[in-house]
Amino acid sequence: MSVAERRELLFAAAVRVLERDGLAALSTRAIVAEAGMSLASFHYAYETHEQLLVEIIAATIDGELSAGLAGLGDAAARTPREAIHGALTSYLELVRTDPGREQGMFELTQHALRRPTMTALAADQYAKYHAAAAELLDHVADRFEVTWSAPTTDLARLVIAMTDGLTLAWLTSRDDEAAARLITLTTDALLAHLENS
Amino acid sequence: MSVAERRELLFAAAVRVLERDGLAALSTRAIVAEAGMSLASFHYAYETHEQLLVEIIAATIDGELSAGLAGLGDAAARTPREAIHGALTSYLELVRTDPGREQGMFELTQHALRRPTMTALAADQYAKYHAAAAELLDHVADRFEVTWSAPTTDLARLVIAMTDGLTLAWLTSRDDEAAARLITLTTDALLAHLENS
DNA sequence: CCCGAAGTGGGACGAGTGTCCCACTTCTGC
DNA sequence: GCAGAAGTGGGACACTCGTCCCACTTCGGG
Repeated sequence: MSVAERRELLFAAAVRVLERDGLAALSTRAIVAEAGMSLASFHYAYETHEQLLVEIIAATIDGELSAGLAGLGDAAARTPREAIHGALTSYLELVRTDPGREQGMFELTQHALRRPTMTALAADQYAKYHAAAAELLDHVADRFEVTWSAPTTDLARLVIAMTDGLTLAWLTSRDDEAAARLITLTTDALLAHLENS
Repeated sequence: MSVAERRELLFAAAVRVLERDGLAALSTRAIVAEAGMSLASFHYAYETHEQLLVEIIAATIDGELSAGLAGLGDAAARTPREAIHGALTSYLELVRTDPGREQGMFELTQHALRRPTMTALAADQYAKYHAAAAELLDHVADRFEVTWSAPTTDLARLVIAMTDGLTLAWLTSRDDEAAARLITLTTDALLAHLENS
């Protein structure tokens, strides 16, 4: 088994443990147990436990939220309202499907914010979130031939703040209806800054 | 020294450690070191380490966000916009003043969400947040003789989601100007649901 | 064939964790 | 004044943690 393959297996196992049991339970031993390896094999693939954490943070930035938001957002939408409402709803569905995933993201962010060596990672993470959201907004404007009356970089921050708040609200209450109403309110807030061009 | 007094000292010490070093560093030894006590004294006052955590979560619900939001919100505001914008700004100021506090709240919430015995606490925490925000909104409506065109319980969830998102955004970027613009966008979103009565 | 390098596993080390026990001091009530 | 309770501190227990070392197997090239 090559080192690269071993890293991949450990990485996948670590993500599973993180989503299932949380960051506090993401010990080296838990990871190798999940991957079915011996303890020493870990340090053969990764120099350090923290190195794996860094890699997880950096990697999950790319696929995670951008896929969740942009994925179903533009499929069959006929109006900007449908597009935005659909994107937020599909994101909520992603949270509902496996809450541990988003919870793990939060834990990773909190963890990174506490260690000086990793705070830059958290900043990068959110910068990419904002970029992905801005891209989605620009895409909506292009598709429906409308323009945003506020900078999309600012509106993107609003979107990310709302998805974070929405996630936290749902995780703590598990109230689907309230989350749906929150999505509608958020859609209203965004559409208020949309004008025909 | 009475047991009650000792509990109070340990409680205060634990909060300081939590805000300064994070939940991961909030060990029994760190707490008693901060309080200048011996290790055994802890278990004389608290039966268990987790019991202290529960108490911290339950207690910080009351004073924390309600004070931050309602505190300066209605002081010298002459319009609903000023009231809401001022309340959100004063909340951001609270986050900026000591970020560790809000970060600790997030960590406690995440922690509580992961253990089945404490998830109810997290739910309570956010229920009270929502209640406090709804109260603030009702207060604004009363004071300026206006009415909200959406249920304040729903709008309250929007407020809490936005404060959470705002906090996370500022913690990860430390961008004061972007946070200010985010507050303005949030204020717009709320005022859109305000009508003269 | 066989030697050396790469890969792999078990075990151990030192540090840190929550909890507990047992001496010791301090103070109250009779 | 003194017995007994309450309060207090040091040390130890059992455990988990990340990391590392050292035998052991596996395998490819001379």
